[in-house]
Amino acid sequence: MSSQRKQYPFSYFEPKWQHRWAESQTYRTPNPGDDGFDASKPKYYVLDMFPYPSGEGLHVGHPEGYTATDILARWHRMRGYNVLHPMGWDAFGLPAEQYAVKTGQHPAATTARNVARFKIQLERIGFSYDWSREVNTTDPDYVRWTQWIFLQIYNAWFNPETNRAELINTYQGNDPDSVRLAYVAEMPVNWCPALGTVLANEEVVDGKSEVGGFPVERRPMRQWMLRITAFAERLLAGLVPLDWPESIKLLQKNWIGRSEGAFVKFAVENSEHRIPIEIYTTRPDTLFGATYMVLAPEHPLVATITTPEQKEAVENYIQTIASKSERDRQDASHEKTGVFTGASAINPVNEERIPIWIADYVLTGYGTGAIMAVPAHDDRDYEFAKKFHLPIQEVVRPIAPTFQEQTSEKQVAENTSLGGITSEEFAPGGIIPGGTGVPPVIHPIPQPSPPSCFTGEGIAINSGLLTGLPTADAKRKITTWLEERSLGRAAVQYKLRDWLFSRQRYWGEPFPIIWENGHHRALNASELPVRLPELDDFKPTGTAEPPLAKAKDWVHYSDTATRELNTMPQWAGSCWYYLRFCDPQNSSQFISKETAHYWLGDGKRTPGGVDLYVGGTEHAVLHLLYSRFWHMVIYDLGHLPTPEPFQRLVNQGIILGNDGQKMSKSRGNVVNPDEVIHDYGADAFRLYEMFMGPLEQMKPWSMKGVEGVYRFLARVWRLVMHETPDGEWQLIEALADIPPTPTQLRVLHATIKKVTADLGTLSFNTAIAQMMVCVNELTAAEKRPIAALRTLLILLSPFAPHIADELWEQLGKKFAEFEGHAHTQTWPQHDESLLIENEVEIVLQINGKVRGKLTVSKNAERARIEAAARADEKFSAHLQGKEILKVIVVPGKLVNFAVKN
RNA sequence: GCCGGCGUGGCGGAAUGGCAGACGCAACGGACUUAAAAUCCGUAGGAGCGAAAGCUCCGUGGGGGUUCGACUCCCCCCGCCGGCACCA
Repeated sequence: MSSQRKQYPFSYFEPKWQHRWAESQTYRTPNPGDDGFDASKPKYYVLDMFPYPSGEGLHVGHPEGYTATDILARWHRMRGYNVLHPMGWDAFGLPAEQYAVKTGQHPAATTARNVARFKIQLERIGFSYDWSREVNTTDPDYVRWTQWIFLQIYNAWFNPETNRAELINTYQGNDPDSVRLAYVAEMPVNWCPALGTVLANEEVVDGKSEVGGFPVERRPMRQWMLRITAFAERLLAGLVPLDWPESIKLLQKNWIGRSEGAFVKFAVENSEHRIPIEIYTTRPDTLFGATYMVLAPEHPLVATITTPEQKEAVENYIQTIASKSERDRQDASHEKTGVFTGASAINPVNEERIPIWIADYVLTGYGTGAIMAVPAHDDRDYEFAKKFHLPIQEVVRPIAPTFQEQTSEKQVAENTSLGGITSEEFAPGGIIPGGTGVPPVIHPIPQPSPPSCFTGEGIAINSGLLTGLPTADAKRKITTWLEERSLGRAAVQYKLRDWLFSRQRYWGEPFPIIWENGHHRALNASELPVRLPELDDFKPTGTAEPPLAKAKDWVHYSDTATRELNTMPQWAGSCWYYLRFCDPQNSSQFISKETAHYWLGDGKRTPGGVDLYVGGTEHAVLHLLYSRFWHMVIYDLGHLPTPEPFQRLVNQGIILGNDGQKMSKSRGNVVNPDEVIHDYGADAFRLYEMFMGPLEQMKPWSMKGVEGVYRFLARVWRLVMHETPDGEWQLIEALADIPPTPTQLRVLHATIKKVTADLGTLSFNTAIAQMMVCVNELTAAEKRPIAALRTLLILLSPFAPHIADELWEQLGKKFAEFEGHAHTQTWPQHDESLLIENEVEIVLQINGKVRGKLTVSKNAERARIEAAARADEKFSAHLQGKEILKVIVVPGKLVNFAVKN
């Protein structure tokens, strides 16, 4: 292809326009108060997820979302909006540091090189970014504010009474460090010996490091944590009014993992004294079915309660668990393991003695690290009970028999035998009524194993005071009962954990924190930014000491104080970059009140500040959740006008290789944008990215497809230009300042209508298809009405801005209608009256099958349409001898005769 | 295992419950050309009948249902992709 003659001179005019746009600062967006700012226009903030500038350069996946947002940015400018459309670099990160370890090259140097390359690549695509707002997370002027925001978090606490972050000095307790939103804790972390660093949970995949695939082990370490869990409820509730895909909201919701239940105290029966063990359950209604208890192996009371006889077995078990990798432990498919501690607990609702086990299926980090086991109504407990022959006590019956139970005699029989309880036992009798002291029926081992356990909701049975109550009522009643006796209380739990915020790395933001006499202390804002020290060796220390420990002078803050050695994770910089874009050069604030208020809005109409945020699903949970959390804290502290960062979110789909496989170097199916642009031009590249299919869908790349849209653009070019024998491009003779034909007008206005509507729904592929229809129509015409071409070029301009501006300029040489540029024109509006056809073709159906067609006047009435259908000879032949049951007439569409066969 | 998403020609994909396959790719036929490429015009879901105009049947992963009418709505099943993975 590259050797082939070009169908239109894109390699001449695309760079030409890119230079012109850059020189005239066409896409610079003034802020409120700046010269050229028009306060009367509405604002539109359209944002891309900024890239990590890797050494690989751009691949065709990046520009997919970028092209979509660029089209929308350009479209909104043409519709009279002030558009904020910036780009920057998420430039801290592990790859640059690993490269530095290998080559000794400073990460700042490689990062700068990669950024330069990425920028050139983006510029070649003709994106309309306001480059005067470019930010780089590694820039000290940016780091200053990342550190400043960290200090806001550090100097804040979550006040449960106001349900918001407040300054730490409003805290009345005597140990403020215990409630700060940034705190230090000894945490079991993912220590990766090969990388010499800890990793966040999300950086560990299948027990190995996401980067490099090295083994990861658990090890306790002193870490900075951010108290994101305090905001769990608001992070959950805040999702509701956001215009995000429901699937993404669900992912976040599940990640936060809210559950309602109760804490319940069980007393341990011990020769010495009674120690209460607190458990968490979401099903307090099944308390009467608790036949044993399980503690996590790491539970602090394990050593205390274990009997001398069981000591050895318990210790061996704990040893085995400790030596297991996190991966093996987390693997839910492995068989349940555990040992008996020898101790027993008393079930508070029925005074029943139940054994206490330890098992690794109970996790330390959730709830209280201890559970009551109800094998009849919990899959895990059921599996465990079967394996260790523990009793199973049914306490909930399904309300309605299932379909299978209704139809299968066998199932009914089996169900009745479940727990050996018949329907008569619903009435008090064999079961403990509340407080009567009658012992519960716990079946001895061995017993016939129930066929399965029932985890749904139903009616309580065998449950004393709860018997006969539906699950929801039973939960309420037993919780009240427990609360009255101080045996338990209602509680809400979340799966969400606090955010492990420190990394033992070089290439990240240093903490603005020093240590003095064993206490941490914040630096003053005036001391920011804390810059990274120079190092000539970036290798991990090999111990848990971060690389910054090597910079002895830097570490020494004063004779009594040393600097924090950890750095922040990569998420830190990307948590707030969308804010800095509003006011990137502000040296006294991270964002001014005025710019924040303008670009983010007042938070009243919509909670989110950014109007549209486009990026990959891989950030569905962490980046978006962390950003929301930071935003919330800064908002609470009064620095931001909106409670949420991103109002509308769209995920672009992954672009696969030609072979339908994920693009990767090893498969050799990676497409380089530079080559595509060299061969077909930036406009064709942009157009193909959008024409492939729906933005959100995964789809394979096809060079043939690129050629298709390239040919389309060449057809547009030839609507206006032709090549002379000596290779010059000239305006064609057929251009004429004449009114378009009615058909042309109809197609043109249908195109205005469809392109406009499709841009609103981000259906770029169908918008382009409609423009193709329009071009096909105009190509067929002998005379080319310039009014039609004018509109077409305006519509095309957001998609293919170079060719639109070039043809506009060419036409402007001859026709006065082409003033200025295509991209500065006002977006056209369609005229609905031009779309209406006087004659419409309607379909004649029999029982829904097409049996004929008929052309009628557009406003023909039902009766006339039906009569016309009956009068149609060919069609009515099909009706011969049939009994007509019903006639459906949809005016302008069809007539359907329902007949009896 | 649980939760989401998706299954439409040879391919990418279109279709407020109303003519399935818009638009593009690949293919085929024609025009232009010494020839090819490019371009332009045209054909085209599959099977069958017909000399032809045309006609019939089958078709949106599979099976049922609702409806005059289902790619579209409901139920069950299968396959692929993504997320979570013992969260009590």
